[in-house]
Amino acid sequence: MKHLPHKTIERLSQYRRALLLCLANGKTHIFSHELAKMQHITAVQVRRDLMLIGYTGTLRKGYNVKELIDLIGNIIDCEEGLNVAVIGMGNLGHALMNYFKGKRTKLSMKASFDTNPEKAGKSYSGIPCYSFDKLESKIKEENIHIGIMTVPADSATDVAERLVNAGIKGILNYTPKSVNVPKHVYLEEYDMITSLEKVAFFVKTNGEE
Amino acid sequence: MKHLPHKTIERLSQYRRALLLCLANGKTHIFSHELAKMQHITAVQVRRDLMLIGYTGTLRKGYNVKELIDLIGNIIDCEEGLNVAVIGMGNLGHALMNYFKGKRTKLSMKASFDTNPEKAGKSYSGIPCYSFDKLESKIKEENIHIGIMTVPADSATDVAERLVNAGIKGILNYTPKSVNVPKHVYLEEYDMITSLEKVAFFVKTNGEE
DNA sequence: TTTGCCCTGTTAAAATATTAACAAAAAGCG
DNA sequence: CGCTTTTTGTTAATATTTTAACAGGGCAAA
Repeated sequence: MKHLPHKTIERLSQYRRALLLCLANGKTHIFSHELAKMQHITAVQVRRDLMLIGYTGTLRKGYNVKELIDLIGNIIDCEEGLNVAVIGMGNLGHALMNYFKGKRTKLSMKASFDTNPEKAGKSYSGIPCYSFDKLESKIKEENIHIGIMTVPADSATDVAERLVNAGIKGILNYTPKSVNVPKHVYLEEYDMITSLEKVAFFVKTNGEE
Repeated sequence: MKHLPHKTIERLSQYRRALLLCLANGKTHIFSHELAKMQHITAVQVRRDLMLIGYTGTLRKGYNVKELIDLIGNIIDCEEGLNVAVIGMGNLGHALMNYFKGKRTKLSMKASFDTNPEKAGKSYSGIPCYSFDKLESKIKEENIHIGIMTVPADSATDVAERLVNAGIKGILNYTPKSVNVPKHVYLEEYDMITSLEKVAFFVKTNGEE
């Protein structure tokens, strides 16, 4: 396997989540069209994605749920695990902390950071929150690979730079401000306002046509 | 103009945000490469997007900031405005409320909903929060077009169905559970866990190659 | 004026992503 | 057994998105 498309990676993550649900329900096998229906995609796309990762199901019974979960894990998880921190413990930071709590085994939340001295020093969802002063030192100390930015837009550029300098490997930026990182740092950005405006646009045009 | 690509719409929203900043800084004209650098894209892409919406800049001075803002507004905004509600006032719901507060003129937040009786009845960021009982009635009463779902995954299916039945036109689903809606309702889904796992994957593979 | 540079707008090509099409294999059934 | 149904795996076709290529216009400096 050489080069998985971005979109396939995203779907693999979602397949796994769906499969884990199936497993919990005692389902041992699943067909491509079942998996497809749980997402918003076609059976062909499921089969194609699985082809790309080299998994092959049994012809009449579909895919083995357990096996597939493990294989997807091999593909997208990092064997040694990766450590994550949330920078900015506003509402969004909290939300992410909660979502995250004890879900993944291969990604572990290690720290959070906030400028507010009332927050720094406390723990949220069992994860310690540090002051911004400690950003660089804790990232190195705790060997944090991925930073999730949920700070105000004003400080986005600054925080990104500090993360990069501290040796972070990946950034997930939820700030509406786009940041620049060197090539060896993977950057993913998502902007809620843009999504909302997109929905608005298509609501508008749906009504027109 | 016939059929703008999804990606172009997203970028238009971001161009506008960048342009508004420029305007606030007193900048009257901007080059495609400047606008490009603010996002993570190339100047060609900017020019192509603007070509698609039929805007044409002045040759040596670039694009007129004010004009472009207005034109983008004409494209993506709905003249009469659209009303929005947040369903589920957990941390994520709050975060969205705050982000949103007084930003857009053509999208107005009208209501929020929560099952928790302590939350229902209060106001957040100046927007009233209603109990889930009122979901259908308030959506009709306040003429709400777009619903942002920030409820727990368990109730996603149910909430989506109720929104659709109440006559909503667009849904932005932040639940990790994918929902089904009829074709006349525009659906946009975003899953934070998937994004995080995607970052993890590319951090892993960056290290490998 | 003329040369060179730096823009834009647009068409063409390349890269990505999705959808269609279909052979082949297993199972059930008459 | 042969026929039908169902489902996979894969290749081919289509659609979408990005990137490259380049003509042409205006400004500035020589």
